[in-house]
Amino acid sequence: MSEKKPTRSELKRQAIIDAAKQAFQELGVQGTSMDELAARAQVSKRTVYNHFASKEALVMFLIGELWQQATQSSGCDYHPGSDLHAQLCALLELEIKTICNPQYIELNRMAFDYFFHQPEALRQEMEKYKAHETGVQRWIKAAVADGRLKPLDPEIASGQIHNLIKGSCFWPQMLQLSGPPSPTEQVALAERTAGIFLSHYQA
Amino acid sequence: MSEKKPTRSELKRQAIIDAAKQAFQELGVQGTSMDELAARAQVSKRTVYNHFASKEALVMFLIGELWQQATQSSGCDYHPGSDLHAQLCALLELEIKTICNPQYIELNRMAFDYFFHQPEALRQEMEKYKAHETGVQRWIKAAVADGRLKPLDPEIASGQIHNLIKGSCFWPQMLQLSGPPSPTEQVALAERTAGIFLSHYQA
DNA sequence: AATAAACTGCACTGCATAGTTTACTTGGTG
DNA sequence: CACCAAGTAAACTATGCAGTGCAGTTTATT
Repeated sequence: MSEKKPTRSELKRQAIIDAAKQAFQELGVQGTSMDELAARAQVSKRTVYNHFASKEALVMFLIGELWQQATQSSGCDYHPGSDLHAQLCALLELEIKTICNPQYIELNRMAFDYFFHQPEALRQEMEKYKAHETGVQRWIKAAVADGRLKPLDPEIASGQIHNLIKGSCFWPQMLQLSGPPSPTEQVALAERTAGIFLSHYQA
Repeated sequence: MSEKKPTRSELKRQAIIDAAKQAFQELGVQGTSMDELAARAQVSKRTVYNHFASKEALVMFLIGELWQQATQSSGCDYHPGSDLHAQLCALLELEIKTICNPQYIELNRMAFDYFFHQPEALRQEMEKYKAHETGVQRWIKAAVADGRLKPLDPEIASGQIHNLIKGSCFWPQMLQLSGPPSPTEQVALAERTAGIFLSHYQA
């Protein structure tokens, strides 16, 4: 019902986008020529340029998609009645699962690659992003307000949690030093992160 | 006395190395042409190639220097008598100071840049490096053996510490999202890292 | 001064890539 | 069916870079 007719043009466009994601992730942005890209998309190079004015425009489009997708992740809300540890674990497992989605890693690698030598542009993008790193933060604030965590700086505290998680499963994947952790490992990571956090901050 | 006569050749070589460090860090490895490099070193391009067989050889040489330098950092030893928190803080401050050395960051950025699309080569280099991430680890093992920390997996525990530290002051610098933290901030980071760690693990 | 080793400048090869032009084909809609 | 927006292939421009060859110059050593 909702999906009626992808135009021929739209099909081509999507093919370009898919091929770009795949190629950029596999060979890097620099390492992928527009000829290679067109070949992968099974599309004439001219068609690529009909859809995207330049390689840079393509990259920026993909990165835009990434941010958008990344910022619509929902978290669980704080629940006054139930066990803190269990709640936090559930929340962290969600965040970990998001991070471990191969798509997420691949696009982040691409963005990373692109922005590594453009710190100014990166900083600007991060501004937009900043508003939304708040899943864990909201939970922490709520728990503090409820008197079940010691008074703390929510920015720092949620930063600590994110550092613990990212150090274990984001950066290693980013550098392709390891693949995504198994569900078991994901749970273990959530458990020990919640553990160390609550040891310090629980009221 | 110890330094007598740097040959003309050695002077040139050093100029090349210095220029390479600077240029690679400023423009990226890819972004630096051998012509640009030679110009910066005030040396003929031919001379560059007389000292280094290829661009890649130059990069690998610089990275080798980096690992070497990074792995000769010493830590403080565990001291049975004195306060755990104070000891750990001192140790962490040292690590933080090492990480915040601009030279260290710059070379890491270069290595990063180079290895980002060579995960296999990176894994190999990491093998060598692995043996030496042990400053904190040794301390933890000693403290556990002394019965002043709960039983724990030293690998995981030291990993947690490093993740907390790196997340705050390594990665942001790596991405040039922030400059090196002030000494005050460095101390604060060491304090709160030691704090959260000991809350969980102190016997 | 003679000699060898290192440095220099510069032209040149070879290759890869971003982006454009052109002349031609195709597929869907009225 | 006739039309046209969109796609296509391939050649083409323009640029940039790694690495080489070579003829001549500088430096240090004997």
